[in-house]
Amino acid sequence: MTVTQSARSPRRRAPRNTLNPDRILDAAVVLLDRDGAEAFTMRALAAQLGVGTMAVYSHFRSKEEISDAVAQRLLGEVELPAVGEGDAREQLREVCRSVFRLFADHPSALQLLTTRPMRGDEAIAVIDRMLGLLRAAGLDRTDAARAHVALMQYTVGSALWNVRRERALCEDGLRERVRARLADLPPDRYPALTDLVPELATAQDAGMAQYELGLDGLLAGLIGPIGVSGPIGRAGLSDRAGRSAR
Amino acid sequence: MTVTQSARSPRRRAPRNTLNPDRILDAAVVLLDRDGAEAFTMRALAAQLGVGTMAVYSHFRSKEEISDAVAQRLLGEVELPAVGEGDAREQLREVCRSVFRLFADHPSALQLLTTRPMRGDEAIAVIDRMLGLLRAAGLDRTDAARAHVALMQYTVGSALWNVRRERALCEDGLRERVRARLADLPPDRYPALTDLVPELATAQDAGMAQYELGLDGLLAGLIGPIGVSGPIGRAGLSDRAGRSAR
DNA sequence: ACCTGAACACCGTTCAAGT
DNA sequence: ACCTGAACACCGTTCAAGT
Repeated sequence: MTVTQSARSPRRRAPRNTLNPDRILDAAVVLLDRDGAEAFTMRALAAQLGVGTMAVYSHFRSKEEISDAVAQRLLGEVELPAVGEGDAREQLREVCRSVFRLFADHPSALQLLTTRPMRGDEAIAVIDRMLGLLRAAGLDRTDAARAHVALMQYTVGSALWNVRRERALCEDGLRERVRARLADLPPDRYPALTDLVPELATAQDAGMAQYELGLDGLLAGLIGPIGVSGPIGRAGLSDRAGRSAR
Repeated sequence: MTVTQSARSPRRRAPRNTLNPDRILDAAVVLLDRDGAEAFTMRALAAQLGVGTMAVYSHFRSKEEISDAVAQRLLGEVELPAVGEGDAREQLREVCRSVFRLFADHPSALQLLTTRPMRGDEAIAVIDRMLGLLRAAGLDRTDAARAHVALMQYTVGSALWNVRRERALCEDGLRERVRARLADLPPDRYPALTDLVPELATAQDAGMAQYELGLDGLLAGLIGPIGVSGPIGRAGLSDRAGRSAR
């Protein structure tokens, strides 16, 4: 008599059609959010689904294809404000904050979105909205494109910074070791840094508030100071166009 | 008679002391710059050095330790301008550009530097210089710390964006596929994007020029418009402090 | 002390086979 | 059509052994 199911693997053969792309993506998001990108393994994914490792390959051709699908789903969750609600600048801030929030809620999205360029209709919708708002704020075609790229770069960088910092700090006593290291720095060699250690820590821990601070700075520099809108008040891109081109 | 050295592995036993930490780091940088982070493998590193895989472990405890050492070495290459040469704003731009250039020259540094928080004296020196320049530009302690974090976040994000894009585009005909995809977009659904496709491509390909554009915008927003320096002309952080705190 | 190969526990993926 | 385990070519690292 053969042992068909050993005591070490209590899972029986899964019935047909237990798996589908949506269920797989659900499990992938859970795995990524809970355990991080490095724990996102085909074997772990299958185990999470209560299924043999190779079952997933009936629905996706490769791990990369799953990653792309996860990224698209997460991008679809970015909330776009209703059209024509509030002024362009405020709506722009809202879209940027939504993108930042996406990364804060799903740290793995950053890895997925930065590894490959944005694909899929969801990304397209976000980009189109941002460009439209920049045009509405008074920027010409060239300046709008440049401002959009700058805003996306800052948003990605800020989110990445926060995620990495959070991940690193929840390691064993790293926070305390960094504190000790900074406290021991010679003030004569590093006068500015030693003077600003607590302020730096506060800024680094501010998360969304710090993001908004840089965002407001960037918007002020790119489309002009607050309260001044339209082409007249622009102290932004075009003033320095010649300088950058040179 | 035993075959001590098969034809398939022509490498003979390496003489003692052929290896040292510096030679290992040299090889690691070559490997990372030429073939990318995913090709940075202990086995590939050893092969590059003409040595058995485990020989490297006599000089570094783990792959992670090598990564940290590489990051420190690369950070040491960031050129800091001589003290008191030009005004604070211009020096600040120079430091930021140096950091950006480091990432452009050594794409793998981004992975290494973003994975773990900056360690080592080289990073400390860069941070101290930036903070000092922000103080010299007239920012108070809190604003200087916030501005520094915003600048670093933008710099990392911009560099990452460029590196990812470059890596992705050198894939098989991806550039052409993206172009086709954008050309086929319905203008009534995505009016702003379809109108700005060429401008977006130009901005994305601008590299350092695009970085400087956002950098100037950010600096203008954080420490005030060009030509206005000192506390009087500040249209920067403090004006919106109350707004962000709320 | 420094370098070696074999081996271990992983990984993504191919393949032939079950139902 | 959908799910399975065995197997392959990788990976970082441990270990006992050579010199």
